[in-house]
Amino acid sequence: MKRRDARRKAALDRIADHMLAHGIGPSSLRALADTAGTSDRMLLYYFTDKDDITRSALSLICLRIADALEAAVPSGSRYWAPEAMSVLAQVMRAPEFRPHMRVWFELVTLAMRGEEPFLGIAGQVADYFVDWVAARLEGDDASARRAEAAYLVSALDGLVLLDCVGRHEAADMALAHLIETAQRDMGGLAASNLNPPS
Amino acid sequence: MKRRDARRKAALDRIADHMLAHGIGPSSLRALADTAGTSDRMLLYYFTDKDDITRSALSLICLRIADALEAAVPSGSRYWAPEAMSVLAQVMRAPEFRPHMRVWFELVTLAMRGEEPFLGIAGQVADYFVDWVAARLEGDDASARRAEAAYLVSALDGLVLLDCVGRHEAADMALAHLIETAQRDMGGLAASNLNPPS
DNA sequence: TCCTTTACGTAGTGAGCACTACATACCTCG
DNA sequence: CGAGGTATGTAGTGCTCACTACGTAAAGGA
Repeated sequence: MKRRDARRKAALDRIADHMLAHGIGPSSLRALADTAGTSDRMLLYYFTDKDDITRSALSLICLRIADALEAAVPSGSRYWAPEAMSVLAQVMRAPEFRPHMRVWFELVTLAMRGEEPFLGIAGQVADYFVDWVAARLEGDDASARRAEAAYLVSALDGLVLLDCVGRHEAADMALAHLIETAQRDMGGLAASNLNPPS
Repeated sequence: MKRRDARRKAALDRIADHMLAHGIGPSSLRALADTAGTSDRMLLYYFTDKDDITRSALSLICLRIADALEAAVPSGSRYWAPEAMSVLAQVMRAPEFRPHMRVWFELVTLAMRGEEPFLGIAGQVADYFVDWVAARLEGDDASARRAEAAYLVSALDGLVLLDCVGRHEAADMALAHLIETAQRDMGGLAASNLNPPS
């Protein structure tokens, strides 16, 4: 029971890599087995069925995303909205983060069909991300922070979506406009320390 | 050459319906033929191959989306940003519009893989939509309108994404926050008439 | 009427899919 | 050493997929 678990874990790691590189849908058992260095036969020995594999790989990927975000924006830091938007956009629009965003969007389209487990997972991820952003915003009113976080999350998703279809210029314009608007919204309050466009 | 074209067109209409209802990916030739009232054999007689079918259905769906948007927000009307956001969100978040948004998101995830024709189509759709919104905004500066439009489009996409994963409450909060922010941003200028077009 | 083009049905093809039956190697413990 | 569970290879199963070979009916112009 030990050797099996170890191999299962190792396989899952490679499987997550493969899904990040090629997507959830196009990942057949055979293709996953190849990159994991085993056979489809063995994958179905380590996991109960393909759904188990998908579910497991997806949660591993979610953990990786959470880690990447945590590393980029540790939980201690507090930002006011325009700053947060700038920092998060920089992280999430980075080329090396693109595979994660692609899996996120694919997960969303699978969830839209209403099929489990995708709908459940996608909802949890969205909740997690909103809370995660809210925890990093300034302000005492928790519900106001949550509203602002929901706003930032949806704007970020839309931004990355534009990037994903090759409209980087439009995404740039949208981001600049958003930051500018948010800055003006905060009154003249501390409109100084923002590295990107002033 | 006439009968064939007529049948092709009729089939395409039903095919678009099927794709809106069930998605692009899960639409096999057989399933499409069933809802079109023919056989897969005949679909490949009307069209050159499945890619031709997908491409054709997708452009028909895009036309339908354009029509629906045009009907909801005719080209004569001009809005200032918070108004526009409110109106567009109401249209695009409506349950009857959901199938169209699902196809849009699926198109985006297909485009993310970099495969044609999806990447090209998705880019065109994004461009079209940004221009469409820009043409309906107030203001003389065309490039400022485009920037604002790109911002609104990305925010709208993110909003609908939250809806699609079942987070309607978060989407509501995000929308409310966005409108409030945008209103405050415009100064006190005409912060009164939000519902109707000016 | 005959003949060519167009339209359509039947019945496949080979490939890929998730998944399995079965035999055998291997490793561990008594 | 030998028995019994654990691990793995081989070779399938039945299914769906996009697509096709081939034959024939219908349509339409001469």
